[in-house]
Amino acid sequence: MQQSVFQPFMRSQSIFKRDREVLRPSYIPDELPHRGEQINHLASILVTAMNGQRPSNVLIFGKTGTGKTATIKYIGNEIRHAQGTYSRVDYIYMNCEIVDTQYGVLQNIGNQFIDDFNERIPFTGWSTERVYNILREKIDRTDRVIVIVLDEIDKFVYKSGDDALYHLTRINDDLANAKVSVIGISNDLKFTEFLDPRVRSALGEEKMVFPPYNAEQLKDILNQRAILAFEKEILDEGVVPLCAALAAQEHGDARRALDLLRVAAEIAERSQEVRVTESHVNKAKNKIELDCVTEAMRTLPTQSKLILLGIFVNETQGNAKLTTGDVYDTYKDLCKITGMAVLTQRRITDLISELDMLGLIHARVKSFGRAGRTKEIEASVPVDDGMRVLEEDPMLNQLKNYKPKMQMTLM
DNA sequence: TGTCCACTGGAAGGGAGGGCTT
DNA sequence: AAGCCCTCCCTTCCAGTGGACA
Repeated sequence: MQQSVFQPFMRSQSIFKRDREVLRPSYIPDELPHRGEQINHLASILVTAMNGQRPSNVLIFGKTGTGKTATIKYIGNEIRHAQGTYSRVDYIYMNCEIVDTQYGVLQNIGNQFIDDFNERIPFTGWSTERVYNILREKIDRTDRVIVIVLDEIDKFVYKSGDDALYHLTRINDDLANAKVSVIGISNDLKFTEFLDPRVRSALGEEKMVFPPYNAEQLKDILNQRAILAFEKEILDEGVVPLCAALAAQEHGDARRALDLLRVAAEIAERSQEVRVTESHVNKAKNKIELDCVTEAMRTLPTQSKLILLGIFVNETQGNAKLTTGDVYDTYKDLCKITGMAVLTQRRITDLISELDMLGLIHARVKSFGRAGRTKEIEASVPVDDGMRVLEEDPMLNQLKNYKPKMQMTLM
C-alpha cells in the first residue's frame, strides 16, 4: 500500500501532551495568574446581578494581551456555573470588531434571546429603530438581569458612532421587568472622548484599567500553560524566559507570549526534534511577524493591492520617497494595464491611509513649501517579499515585469 | 508678510447590493 | 412589484494647511 503523505510527519511521541489549544490565547484556564485583583473587583460589581439588581456599567481599559477578554470570559463562566443557585442572569459576550455596525450590534444581541415568540431579527432590512424595539421587548420578556459585554468597543465607536450605545445605556428606562448593564472593553483610553457626554457618563459608572504583564508574570502564565501542553523535559530551560522577555518588550502582551511558545513548539515538532530550544523561539518570532504581514497583504482588496504594488515597483526602481501624486500616477498606469476602474485621488488617499494603518507602508504628511503639501510614502515591509505575495493574485500576475515611468521625486 | 502649491481630510450624497414589508 | 431600510464603496466639493519663496 502506498504510504500516506502524512506518514513522515506522524510520530509516536508528540511534543504536545494533548490538546495544543491550551496554548491559544482563547483558552480560558481554571485560574488566571496575576488577575485576581481584577476578577475580584469585577465580581464585587456583578454580584448585584446575582441578587436581581442592575450592576453598574463598567468600562475596562488595557492594551492587547493584558487579560481583559480572558478575565471577562472567566467571569462569564463563573456566572454560568453559579446559575444553579441564581438563575436570573444572562451574560452576553460580543466582539465589536466582528460585528461593527449599529444595526449589527443590536441585531446580534436581540438574536441571543430565543423565546416562545421565536422571532429572529434579519441581518439587514429593518430600520434600526425597529430592531431596537424588538430587542427591548425580547429583553423585557426575560425578566432577568442581562449583562452585555462589548469587546473592542473602541473600534465600534470609531467606525459607527455611539447611537447603539446610547440606546443600550438608556434601555433600562424603557424596561418594566428586565435590567441591562453594559461592560465595554477597549484598547484605547481616549475613545470616550468621541462619545456623547450622556453615553460617556452612563457607560463609565465604573472604570478599570488592566496593567501590562511584566516578564515575571508572563513567565508564570507560560509555565502554567506549559504544564498542561507539554510532556516533561520538552522545553529547554531558556525557552519560557525568552518568550516572556520578547513579549514583555511588546507592552507585556500575553497573547504574543503564548503565540511564541506555541509556534516555537510547532517548528520544533515539524523538524522532528524532541526538544524546544531558544533558537526555535527566535524562528517563531520571525515567522509570526512575516505571517502577519503576508496575511494582511493577501486579504487586501484589489485596488489596495494595486496601490501597494505601485509603491513597491517604484522602490525597486530607486524612487524611495513617493508623494501621493506619484503613487496615484503609477496606480492609474497599473489600472490601465489590468483593465481595472480608476478610482479618484480622494479615494486613493483614504486607501493609502488604510495601508499605513495596517503597517504595510509608512506615510506622513510633509510640506514641500512652494512645491505643496502632501504625504511622503515608503514601504515598511521588505519589497521583494511583498511583491512575491502580491504576484500570487492572478489579477496582478501580469504586472510582474512592469516598470514605472520615470518620476520627478521630490526631495 | 503674503502668496502659492499640492495636497489633506471632512461632509454630503449617490448608487449598488442585500434584505424586509406590504 | 414597489417601497422601504442599512451598509459599503465611492465621488464631488471644498476649506484648510505647512512651509519655501518672493
